[in-house]
Amino acid sequence: MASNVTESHDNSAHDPADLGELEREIMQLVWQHSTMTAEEVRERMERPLKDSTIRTVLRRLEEKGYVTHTVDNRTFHYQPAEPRQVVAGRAVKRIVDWFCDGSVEDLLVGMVDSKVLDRKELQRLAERIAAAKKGKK
Amino acid sequence: MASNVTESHDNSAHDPADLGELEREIMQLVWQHSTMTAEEVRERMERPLKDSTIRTVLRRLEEKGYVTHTVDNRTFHYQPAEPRQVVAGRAVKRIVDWFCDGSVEDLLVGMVDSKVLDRKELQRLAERIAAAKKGKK
DNA sequence: CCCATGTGTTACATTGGGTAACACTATGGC
DNA sequence: GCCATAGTGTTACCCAATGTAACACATGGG
Repeated sequence: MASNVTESHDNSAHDPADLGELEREIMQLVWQHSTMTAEEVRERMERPLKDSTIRTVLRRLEEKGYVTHTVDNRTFHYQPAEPRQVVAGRAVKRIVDWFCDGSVEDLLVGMVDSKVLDRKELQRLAERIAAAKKGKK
Repeated sequence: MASNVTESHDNSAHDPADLGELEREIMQLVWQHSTMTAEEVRERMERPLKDSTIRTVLRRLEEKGYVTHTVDNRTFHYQPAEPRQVVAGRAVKRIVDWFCDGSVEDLLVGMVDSKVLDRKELQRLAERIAAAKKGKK
């Protein structure tokens, strides 16, 4: 079973815009499976990639603070440093800051305008979320 | 007064992640002022940049489909191809697709979790937006 | 003792974006 | 008519981030 814990690096400004295509694909896998070794990742890739490639990317992801790893019997097991939704949330915040002067309202309106989100659905979701959280509060 | 209209290029997959620092800064200005010449943009930049730099960036922004230009008396007047909120909306959609399996709900929950958005505020905004749009419908 | 498996290190080619020089053209003033 | 100005078109260069990988080193099982 797992033992050592990652010496979590600097880690600071996560930024999904930091992620390239391959890096994103790999993050998807890690998020999906909660924990993965380089080999496991490689096996699930459609494209045939050398393991050194996968390992390099995983290492970079760790440097960027997206994943963490534990060592089990000489083997690295990587796991997400944060849930996807949280990373997504921050990513959106950046967008809001850049393109909507920080106004989430502007963003939501934009999402409705660009058909990303239906206003009725927004209404429903908002209620659901508010309700769910209230119970927890 | 303005005359010719831009021979709007290919234009297809806008993607705010396409924008670098400078490109974004310039887009901000164009969005703020609705229409600007390269010179006008240059004047408002904090950093001192050569006009050829500004013009290069504006050209690239046009290639990417972010702006359009009209020619008035030999001078190019650039204007946003789309409102900021719409661009932001699409940007968010990409994030949702990448990090939330396309579930906007997951995203909103993530935003609440990562303190980007307060659930009560979400509720309020949803109502406001639904109301506003209903009138228009 | 040697192989298989896994890691550490280093490298290299692309690409995107920031930054700019230079050459060319029309236009108003003299 | 000629020139200086204000604009544009073209081309280039540098750098950082990414994708991709080779190669060398370590170690536990047979």
